[in-house]
Parts: sequence; structure tokens; C-alpha cells
Amino acid sequence: MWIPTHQMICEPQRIIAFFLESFCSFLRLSYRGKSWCDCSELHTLSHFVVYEFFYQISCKSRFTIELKTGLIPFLMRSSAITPEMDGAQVTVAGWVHEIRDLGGLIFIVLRDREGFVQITLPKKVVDKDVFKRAKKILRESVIKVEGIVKKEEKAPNGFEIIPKSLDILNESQAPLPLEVTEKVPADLDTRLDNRFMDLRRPKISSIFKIKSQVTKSIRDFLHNQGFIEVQTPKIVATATEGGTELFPISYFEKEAFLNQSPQLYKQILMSAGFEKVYEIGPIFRAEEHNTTRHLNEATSVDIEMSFTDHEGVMQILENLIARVYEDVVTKCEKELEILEIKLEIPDTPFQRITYTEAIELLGNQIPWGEDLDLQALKSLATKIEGIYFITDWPTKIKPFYVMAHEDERISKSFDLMHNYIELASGAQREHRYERLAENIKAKGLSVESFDFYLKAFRYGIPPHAGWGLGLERLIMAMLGLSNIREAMLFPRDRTRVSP
RNA sequence: GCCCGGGUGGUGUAGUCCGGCCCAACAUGUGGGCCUGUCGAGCCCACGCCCCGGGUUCAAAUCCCGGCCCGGGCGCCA
Repeated sequence: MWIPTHQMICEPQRIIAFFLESFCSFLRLSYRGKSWCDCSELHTLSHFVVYEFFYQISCKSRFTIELKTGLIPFLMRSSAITPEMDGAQVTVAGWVHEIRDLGGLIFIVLRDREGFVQITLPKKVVDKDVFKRAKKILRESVIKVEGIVKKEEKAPNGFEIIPKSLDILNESQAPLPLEVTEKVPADLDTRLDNRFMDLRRPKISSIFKIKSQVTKSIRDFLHNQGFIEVQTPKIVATATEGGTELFPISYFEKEAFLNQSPQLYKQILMSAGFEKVYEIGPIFRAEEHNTTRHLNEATSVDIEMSFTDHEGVMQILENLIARVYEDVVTKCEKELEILEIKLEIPDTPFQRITYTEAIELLGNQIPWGEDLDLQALKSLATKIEGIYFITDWPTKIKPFYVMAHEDERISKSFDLMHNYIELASGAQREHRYERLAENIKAKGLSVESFDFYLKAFRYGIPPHAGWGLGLERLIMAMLGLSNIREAMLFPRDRTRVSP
């Protein structure tokens, strides 16, 4: 039997590590295939076992072993507790979601990051002070409860916790700025003004847990494909690409702006020989748009890849999207269930339609060479379902860095569409210096102000292609959100800069 | 930026068309009371609201003007 030495007690992290390791392997062996415990729960469960172990040692020996591993040692999450733990002592902490006071019996629904757990206080069973404190508690206060798990069929999830102690870690004020329980709806504006509380609602936090999985999947996928993650500047000197308006900022004695996209920098990195780069970062657009699908600060997923063309990066994009959907379906089951979403993994390759075909499909109402407006895209979405590419756009409506086909009116470009919403846009890039400089002039932009960029094209740059994907657009499309603001923790729009 | 709709307790709505029956209703909430199996607990009592400014009128939440704010649609948008 292993007995902790004094030195080891002084190093609680090492003891924990030791126990986690040994008990995780113990549990893996012992409970393989058992229905009540899957591997994702092992980590939390091992905490529980360690707690029990120390509890037993404390009871049976003359030593009091104090394990201080932060504020609340062996804190358990609601999702890790099961009816099979009947009789075990656990510590839970979280927010008071609801209180149902039946007089001699009080139910507290405690909410933590993982879900809900019912704390039951029968007057005759629990400590008098604990009962009194529970009577006075205000909703959304943060509490810590130590108690015994009790298997109980009448309780939600088949168990409840009978508290030995109940501490109010932080009391909430009343009334609340909005209802976390969703009994009464709140306007988006009210919700965003009180986003900290809005985000306590499982439906809302699920969006961001899924968003986290999406970014993780993107990183995993791109790393596996040999991409390296980069960070490019968000403060830039010149109004780079034209088109969109930029936010001017005060930069000492110089003029500067917030960057609209990492486009020029990721291309420079192709000249640097990085070959495959990606960046997930903020982009800023100073457009006074006021719609449910635009933000003034958004997150862009950008890739740039050498020795390939537009087709090459389109394949990366469709495989990436399919992989992201697959990961969300398999790893965010709980969140999808909370959001009541049945997600279908799109088949690859995605449907491809050229700009010219799209115009024809729309009955040639739009003159060739003009951009597809919202009405046209909405009409197109009634004819093509789900996710699809529109390729080979007219060169003149695409930015200067897009490469043209042999027929120079058409560019090697594509947009990735979900119904009528543009998710991503990409192209093979013009890597030939003379042509690129010509394009810049043709767009009425100054070649001099692009010298920091053009320089990289004079000393050997491979042919390359890339795309930019709007992360919030993707989340919005995937989860069927009606407003892109729902996909941003603290959205920035035409009027909102706070919180 | 344009067009349309809106602003009523902490939150979400009704009332505005057709001024007076509205010192404003309902739900949720909060405070108090009853209640030992709730799970949107129930029952009883109480508390709390007409965006701001100006105008019309005997009388304005309601009509008119201006402002501010919000929502939807469009435009703009590598």
C-alpha cells in the first residue's frame, strides 16, 4: 500500500498527478465497456476516487491530510455524478438556477458548466443552519455544496445531493437583468447588454462550446495537412485592398488602421517559403452595415498555400468543412441536443457552379459581369440546396490579387455558399509581379503604398492560392442562427461597442 | 445611409387604431405567509412600469412635431 510521505504532502500537485495516473489506468482496466462510465468521464471520476481514498485515510489514521489544490479541492462537475455513486460524498459548486421551497422540503437546482444537479434539503434531515441559509438564498448566487449522493428515482437524472454543508460564495442581487431559466424571453439587445448572464443559459453557452470545437477541428485538420499557424499584424499602415472601409486608429505620429484581412501578409509568407499557413484571428470592417449577417469585428479563418491553384484550396476547404461538421456531430452531441439541432454532415465534393451558370440559372436577369446581389443569391438558394461553390467570377469584380484565367475576363476564384450566405471566398493569386502591379493600378490604387507587399513578389514567390472563411458565418449557418451576433460573445456592430 | 415597425414594472407582452371607461392588465420576478417530492411546483397577500422634450385638448400611454434608442428589410460590404 502506498503511503504519502511528508515531502509528497508538501507537493500536492505531484500527489494528484500520481493518483490521477494510477487511478485512471485502474479505472480504464476495471470499467472498460461498463455503460455508466465512458472515457471522457474518467478524468473527473478519478478525482472522485482520489477524494474517497483520502477521506478513508483521514478516517482510519491519526493523520489529517490536507490537500489544497486551489479553492475547492475535488470539485465535481454535475455531469460526472451518477446514481451509482449512491452514498458517496461529493463537493459541487455553481449557480442557484432555481429554488422550489415546499416548506419542510427545499429543492435547489444548481447549475454548473456541465449541467444541473438537484440539491434536496429535507428539514428533518439536514443541518438547521444549512436549511435556514437555503431558505434565504437568492437565485443566481454562487454556492458550494458538500453532501452525499442519494439515488432517487423521483429526482432528475435519478439522483440528488443531500447537503452536509452549504456555503454562499457570492450572493446575487435581485431582480435579475434577465431570466436565466428562459421562462420569460429577452430581446437580443437586453441580452447583449447583460451578456454575462445571457451566457449562463445552456442554450447560449452551447453555441460557444461548439464554436470552440470548430476552431479546434480546424486547427487539427490544418496541422495534419502540414499547415503552420501564424499571427499577422492587426494594425496596418495603409488602406490596403480597397473596397471596404477601415477603422482609423491613432498610432503615435503616424496614420494607421485596423486590418480588414490578413490577405497581404499571408501572401508575403508564401514568398518567405512557409508554403502552407493559416491564421484564425480578428478582422475589422468599418462598413455601416446593419444586417443580421454582418459584424464590424469578426473572426476570419485564412489559409494560403503554395504550389497549388484554386482547385487545390477548394478541396482543402470542402474537406475541412466536412471534417468540422463531423467533429461537431460526434463531439458536441450534448450541445446539439440542448440546441435541438440535427446536424447533417455535408457530402464531398461540394456542388460547383460557375458564375456564368448561375447567371443563366437566374434567367439572365443580371448582366454578365455584375455582382450577384442578395436577391439573386436568395433566388439561387431556392435552386441549389445546402453548401455549394460559385466559381470563375468575373475578374473585374474580384480584388487585384486574384489571378485570371487565360480568358482574362474570368478569374480563378470561388465563393463558398450556404444557401444565400457567403461563408468563404478564395482564389489562386496573381504571383507575377508585373501583372500584380498592373492590377493594383487598374483598381485605382497606389503601387507605392503597396510596396511592402509587392517587394515580396520580386525575389521569387511560388504560385499560390488561398481562402478566407468567416468563422461566425460558419457557426451561424451550421446552427441555423437567425442573427450573426448570436455567434459572437461580445459582438461589435454599427452602434454597439460595449460590453 | 434609406424604408418600415417599435419603445409600457427587473424581464417579456396586452392596452395606442377610435383620447375619458387605465391612479394601466397578464406572465415571470421580488418581499411576506401556507405547504415534505418539486422538476415552468401550487395557493394567498403585497411591491414594482407608460423613452426624453415640446405641442394639441377640459382630458394624452393613446393624437401631432423633434430627439434618442431598438428591431426587421435593403443598400454598402477582400
